[in-house]
Amino acid sequence: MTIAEVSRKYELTADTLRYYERIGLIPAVGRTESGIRNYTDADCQWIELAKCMRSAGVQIDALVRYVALFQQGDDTFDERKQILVDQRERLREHIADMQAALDRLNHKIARYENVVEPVENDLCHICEK
Amino acid sequence: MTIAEVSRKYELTADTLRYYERIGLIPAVGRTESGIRNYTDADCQWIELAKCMRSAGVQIDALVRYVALFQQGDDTFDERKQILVDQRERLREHIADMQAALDRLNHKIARYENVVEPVENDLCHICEK
DNA sequence: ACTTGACTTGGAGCGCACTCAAGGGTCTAT
DNA sequence: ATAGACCCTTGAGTGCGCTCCAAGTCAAGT
Repeated sequence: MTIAEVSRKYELTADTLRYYERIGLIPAVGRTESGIRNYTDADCQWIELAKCMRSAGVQIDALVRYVALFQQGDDTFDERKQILVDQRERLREHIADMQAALDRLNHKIARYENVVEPVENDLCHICEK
Repeated sequence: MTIAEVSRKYELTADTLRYYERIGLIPAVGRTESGIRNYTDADCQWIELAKCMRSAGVQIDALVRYVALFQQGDDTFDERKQILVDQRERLREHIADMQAALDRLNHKIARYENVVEPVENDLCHICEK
């Protein structure tokens, strides 16, 4: 696949795809004789993984390390696993933060809909809290 | 409260607090006669809200608009509510993205622990997928 | 052969959300 | 009244994650 095809497939610009490759977020992509990128299915898998992780806010840095270790071979197994476990923890914390914000938004929106009775000592007159 | 006290309380630097005020993420804070910021409880509520929303990735832009409308008074009620509803939707989508990434991480980690049997047609040899 | 359009590299530029620095004023204790 | 810790403003700098540009190469159609 050409870069344009991959770009359409994953809705990432060609610039972004080249950028991801340059910084090592995905392994180097093979080329045709004339030097043009020729994405394999395996390359696409990496891109999909990168896209999924990036859209969830996983640190690029961690993914870059993961990819580098992966290419180094089997004796990086433990280290790779640790990266995944660490990032999972980060992700869980972040989801918790978002859930807290979501709860708060729901609370505020409920007020705007007059669903919730004002509570004593509640400073939020449809406002800060 | 002084800016240093608020800074400690919410673990935001004084620079960040001044920045938030400058861009309108929180309303202007009152000053002493000599011009030093004197945070009230209401100011702190706004800071807490800002911190909570920011940690969840809610757009600063949206919060700035919300604060501005809030200060304009009651006839901005509908518009304010709409901002909250829009941001809630964004947040929900983002949580879904993160959940997808979390599931995928769990899947990969399970592989690293040899808990999951390799499946046919599954390209991921503890790798991309 | 020539145009058109997609591809290449290297490097510069951009928007966001801070973060820091300079140069100065204020407050409290000794 | 002077040190030292804190505060102020303005404006510049930083790091991230792209995003764009220039200058050139390559491939396919007419």
